[in-house]
Amino acid sequence: MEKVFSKVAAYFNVLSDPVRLRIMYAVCAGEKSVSEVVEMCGTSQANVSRHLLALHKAGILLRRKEGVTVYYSIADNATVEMCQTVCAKIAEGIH
Amino acid sequence: MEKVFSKVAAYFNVLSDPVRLRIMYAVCAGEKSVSEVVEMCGTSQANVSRHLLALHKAGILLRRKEGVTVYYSIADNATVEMCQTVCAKIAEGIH
DNA sequence: CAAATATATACGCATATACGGATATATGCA
DNA sequence: TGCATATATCCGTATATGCGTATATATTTG
Repeated sequence: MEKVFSKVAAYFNVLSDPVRLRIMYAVCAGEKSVSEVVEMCGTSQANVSRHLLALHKAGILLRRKEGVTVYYSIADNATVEMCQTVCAKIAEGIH
Repeated sequence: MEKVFSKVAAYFNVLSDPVRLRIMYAVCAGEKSVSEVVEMCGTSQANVSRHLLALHKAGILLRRKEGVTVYYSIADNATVEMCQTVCAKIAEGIH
Protein backbone atom coordinates (compact mmCIF):
# COMPACT_ATOMS: atom_id res chain seq x y z
CA MET A 1 0.00 0.00 0.00
CA GLU A 2 2.69 2.44 1.02
CA LYS A 3 4.64 1.44 -2.07
CA VAL A 4 1.68 2.33 -4.24
CA PHE A 5 1.39 5.78 -2.67
CA SER A 6 5.07 6.41 -3.32
CA LYS A 7 4.74 5.41 -6.95
CA VAL A 8 1.59 7.44 -7.43
CA ALA A 9 3.28 10.43 -5.82
CA ALA A 10 6.20 10.03 -8.22
CA TYR A 11 3.78 9.82 -11.12
CA PHE A 12 2.01 13.04 -10.13
CA ASN A 13 5.37 14.64 -9.51
CA VAL A 14 6.34 14.19 -13.15
CA LEU A 15 3.24 16.15 -14.12
CA SER A 16 3.76 18.89 -11.54
CA ASP A 17 5.94 21.15 -13.66
CA PRO A 18 4.71 23.81 -16.11
CA VAL A 19 7.48 23.13 -18.62
CA ARG A 20 6.73 19.42 -18.71
CA LEU A 21 3.05 20.21 -19.24
CA ARG A 22 3.96 22.52 -22.14
CA ILE A 23 6.01 19.67 -23.57
CA MET A 24 3.11 17.27 -23.15
CA TYR A 25 0.89 19.74 -24.97
CA ALA A 26 3.36 19.92 -27.85
CA VAL A 27 3.89 16.18 -28.14
CA CYS A 28 0.25 15.18 -27.77
CA ALA A 29 -0.43 16.95 -31.08
CA GLY A 30 1.79 14.34 -32.75
CA GLU A 31 5.27 12.86 -32.59
CA LYS A 32 7.99 15.51 -32.27
CA SER A 33 11.77 15.63 -32.34
CA VAL A 34 13.64 17.25 -29.48
CA SER A 35 14.48 20.27 -31.68
CA GLU A 36 10.84 20.73 -32.61
CA VAL A 37 9.83 20.69 -28.97
CA VAL A 38 12.58 23.20 -28.20
CA GLU A 39 11.11 25.58 -30.76
CA MET A 40 7.59 25.13 -29.44
CA CYS A 41 8.46 25.59 -25.78
CA GLY A 42 10.54 28.63 -24.90
CA THR A 43 13.37 26.95 -23.06
CA SER A 44 16.84 25.54 -23.69
CA GLN A 45 17.69 22.32 -25.49
CA ALA A 46 19.31 20.86 -22.39
CA ASN A 47 16.21 21.58 -20.38
CA VAL A 48 13.85 20.07 -22.93
CA SER A 49 16.01 16.98 -23.21
CA ARG A 50 15.96 16.45 -19.46
CA HIS A 51 12.21 16.87 -19.22
CA LEU A 52 11.53 14.61 -22.18
CA LEU A 53 13.66 11.91 -20.60
CA ALA A 54 11.79 12.31 -17.32
CA LEU A 55 8.47 11.84 -19.09
CA HIS A 56 9.89 8.86 -20.93
CA LYS A 57 11.19 7.25 -17.74
CA ALA A 58 7.75 7.67 -16.21
CA GLY A 59 6.30 5.69 -19.11
CA ILE A 60 4.31 8.62 -20.43
CA LEU A 61 6.30 9.22 -23.63
CA LEU A 62 7.79 6.84 -26.19
CA ARG A 63 11.30 7.43 -27.51
CA ARG A 64 12.40 6.53 -31.02
CA LYS A 65 15.83 7.21 -32.45
CA GLU A 66 16.28 7.78 -36.17
CA GLY A 67 19.83 8.56 -37.09
CA VAL A 68 20.89 11.46 -34.95
CA THR A 69 17.35 12.59 -34.30
CA VAL A 70 15.22 11.42 -31.39
CA TYR A 71 11.46 11.47 -31.65
CA TYR A 72 9.10 11.44 -28.71
CA SER A 73 5.42 10.56 -28.81
CA ILE A 74 2.60 9.73 -26.44
CA ALA A 75 2.89 6.28 -24.87
CA ASP A 76 0.09 6.59 -22.35
CA ASN A 77 -3.03 8.21 -23.67
CA ALA A 78 -4.79 7.89 -20.33
CA THR A 79 -2.33 10.37 -18.86
CA VAL A 80 -2.98 12.84 -21.69
CA GLU A 81 -6.71 12.57 -21.17
CA MET A 82 -6.28 13.11 -17.45
CA CYS A 83 -4.19 16.24 -18.07
CA GLN A 84 -6.81 17.57 -20.47
CA THR A 85 -9.55 16.97 -17.94
CA VAL A 86 -7.64 18.78 -15.23
CA CYS A 87 -6.70 21.61 -17.59
CA ALA A 88 -10.33 22.11 -18.57
CA LYS A 89 -11.42 22.01 -14.95
CA ILE A 90 -8.86 24.64 -13.97
CA ALA A 91 -9.31 26.81 -17.05
CA GLU A 92 -12.96 27.20 -16.02
CA GLY A 93 -11.89 28.87 -12.83
CA ILE A 94 -9.75 31.41 -14.70
CA HIS A 95 -11.62 32.46 -17.90
CA MET B 1 -2.47 29.24 -21.51
CA GLU B 2 0.77 29.46 -19.60
CA LYS B 3 -1.20 30.45 -16.53
CA VAL B 4 -3.28 27.29 -16.84
CA PHE B 5 -0.19 25.11 -17.04
CA SER B 6 1.18 26.72 -13.88
CA LYS B 7 -2.05 26.13 -12.02
CA VAL B 8 -2.32 22.57 -13.25
CA ALA B 9 1.27 21.95 -12.24
CA ALA B 10 0.51 23.32 -8.77
CA TYR B 11 -2.53 21.07 -8.55
CA PHE B 12 -0.54 17.95 -9.45
CA ASN B 13 2.18 19.08 -7.07
CA VAL B 14 -0.22 18.89 -4.15
CA LEU B 15 -0.86 15.25 -5.01
CA SER B 16 2.80 14.39 -5.52
CA ASP B 17 3.58 13.46 -1.93
CA PRO B 18 3.08 10.03 -0.32
CA VAL B 19 2.02 11.50 3.02
CA ARG B 20 -0.64 13.68 1.42
CA LEU B 21 -1.91 10.65 -0.50
CA ARG B 22 -2.13 8.67 2.76
CA ILE B 23 -4.07 11.57 4.23
CA MET B 24 -6.39 11.63 1.23
CA TYR B 25 -6.96 7.91 1.70
CA ALA B 26 -7.85 8.46 5.33
CA VAL B 27 -10.19 11.39 4.74
CA CYS B 28 -11.94 9.94 1.70
CA ALA B 29 -13.38 7.25 3.98
CA GLY B 30 -15.28 10.00 5.79
CA GLU B 31 -14.78 13.28 7.60
CA LYS B 32 -11.88 13.18 10.06
CA SER B 33 -10.41 15.45 12.71
CA VAL B 34 -6.72 16.31 12.61
CA SER B 35 -6.04 13.99 15.56
CA GLU B 36 -7.79 11.11 13.86
CA VAL B 37 -5.69 11.61 10.75
CA VAL B 38 -2.55 11.74 12.89
CA GLU B 39 -3.42 8.33 14.34
CA MET B 40 -4.14 6.85 10.92
CA CYS B 41 -1.01 8.16 9.22
CA GLY B 42 2.27 7.54 10.97
CA THR B 43 3.58 11.07 11.19
CA SER B 44 3.60 14.07 13.53
CA GLN B 45 0.71 16.37 14.29
CA ALA B 46 2.54 19.38 12.87
CA ASN B 47 3.18 17.53 9.67
CA VAL B 48 -0.40 16.37 9.29
CA SER B 49 -1.68 19.86 9.98
CA ARG B 50 0.55 21.34 7.28
CA HIS B 51 -0.48 18.77 4.70
CA LEU B 52 -4.15 19.08 5.51
CA LEU B 53 -3.94 22.84 5.06
CA ALA B 54 -2.16 22.38 1.73
CA LEU B 55 -4.93 20.10 0.52
CA HIS B 56 -7.50 22.59 1.77
CA LYS B 57 -5.81 25.53 0.04
CA ALA B 58 -5.82 23.54 -3.19
CA GLY B 59 -9.58 23.18 -2.85
CA ILE B 60 -9.44 19.43 -2.42
CA LEU B 61 -10.49 19.27 1.23
CA LEU B 62 -13.16 21.13 3.19
CA ARG B 63 -12.35 22.49 6.63
CA ARG B 64 -14.89 22.76 9.42
CA LYS B 65 -14.15 24.00 12.91
CA GLU B 66 -16.16 22.76 15.85
CA GLY B 67 -14.96 24.17 19.13
CA VAL B 68 -11.28 23.38 19.35
CA THR B 69 -11.51 20.54 16.89
CA VAL B 70 -11.05 20.91 13.13
CA TYR B 71 -12.64 18.44 10.76
CA TYR B 72 -11.54 17.87 7.19
CA SER B 73 -13.56 16.18 4.47
CA ILE B 74 -13.54 15.74 0.72
CA ALA B 75 -14.48 18.88 -1.20
CA ASP B 76 -13.64 17.68 -4.67
CA ASN B 77 -14.72 14.16 -5.40
CA ALA B 78 -13.31 14.31 -8.93
CA THR B 79 -9.83 14.49 -7.45
CA VAL B 80 -10.47 11.46 -5.26
CA GLU B 81 -11.72 9.49 -8.23
CA MET B 82 -8.68 10.51 -10.23
CA CYS B 83 -6.37 9.36 -7.43
CA GLN B 84 -8.18 6.04 -7.22
CA THR B 85 -7.87 5.54 -10.96
CA VAL B 86 -4.15 6.27 -10.91
CA CYS B 87 -3.65 4.08 -7.83
CA ALA B 88 -5.40 1.16 -9.51
CA LYS B 89 -3.41 1.65 -12.69
CA ILE B 90 -0.12 1.67 -10.79
CA ALA B 91 -1.03 -1.12 -8.38
CA GLU B 92 -1.51 -3.36 -11.42
CA GLY B 93 2.13 -2.93 -12.30
CA ILE B 94 3.25 -4.03 -8.84
CA HIS B 95 1.14 -7.02 -7.64
C1' DC C 1 -8.00 32.87 35.76
C1' DA C 2 -5.27 28.47 35.28
C1' DA C 3 -4.64 24.23 33.12
C1' DA C 4 -5.48 20.95 29.54
C1' DT C 5 -6.41 19.87 24.85
C1' DA C 6 -6.45 20.58 19.71
C1' DT C 7 -4.53 22.79 16.00
C1' DA C 8 -1.46 25.93 13.56
C1' DT C 9 2.91 28.26 12.89
C1' DA C 10 7.99 29.56 13.23
C1' DC C 11 12.62 28.13 12.63
C1' DG C 12 16.44 25.47 11.08
C1' DC C 13 18.23 21.75 8.45
C1' DA C 14 18.62 18.36 4.91
C1' DT C 15 17.32 17.13 0.48
C1' DA C 16 15.37 17.55 -4.12
C1' DT C 17 14.99 19.86 -8.30
C1' DA C 18 14.98 23.31 -12.08
C1' DC C 19 17.94 25.92 -14.77
C1' DG C 20 22.04 28.02 -17.32
C1' DG C 21 26.21 27.09 -19.34
C1' DA C 22 29.64 24.16 -20.91
C1' DT C 23 30.76 19.89 -22.66
C1' DA C 24 30.35 15.05 -24.09
C1' DT C 25 28.42 11.66 -27.26
C1' DA C 26 26.57 10.01 -31.49
C1' DT C 27 25.42 10.22 -36.24
C1' DG C 28 25.63 11.99 -41.01
C1' DC C 29 28.24 13.99 -44.64
C1' DA C 30 32.00 16.21 -47.50
C1' DT D 1 39.22 11.95 -41.29
C1' DG D 2 37.23 16.40 -40.20
C1' DC D 3 33.17 19.00 -39.44
C1' DA D 4 28.30 20.00 -38.59
C1' DT D 5 24.12 18.70 -36.37
C1' DA D 6 21.20 16.59 -32.71
C1' DT D 7 20.84 15.02 -28.25
C1' DA D 8 22.36 13.93 -23.62
C1' DT D 9 25.07 14.79 -19.51
C1' DC D 10 27.96 17.28 -16.04
C1' DC D 11 28.55 20.97 -12.75
C1' DG D 12 27.36 24.79 -9.95
C1' DT D 13 23.73 27.61 -8.09
C1' DA D 14 19.32 29.15 -6.60
C1' DT D 15 15.07 27.82 -4.89
C1' DA D 16 11.50 24.84 -3.06
C1' DT D 17 9.93 21.55 0.12
C1' DG D 18 9.45 18.04 3.81
C1' DC D 19 10.29 17.22 8.49
C1' DG D 20 11.56 17.62 13.58
C1' DT D 21 11.28 20.51 17.37
C1' DA D 22 9.55 23.99 19.84
C1' DT D 23 6.16 27.31 20.44
C1' DA D 24 1.95 30.06 19.58
C1' DT D 25 -3.10 30.34 19.36
C1' DA D 26 -7.68 29.10 20.47
C1' DT D 27 -11.18 26.76 23.05
C1' DT D 28 -13.04 24.17 26.84
C1' DT D 29 -13.25 23.12 31.70
C1' DG D 30 -12.44 23.38 36.66
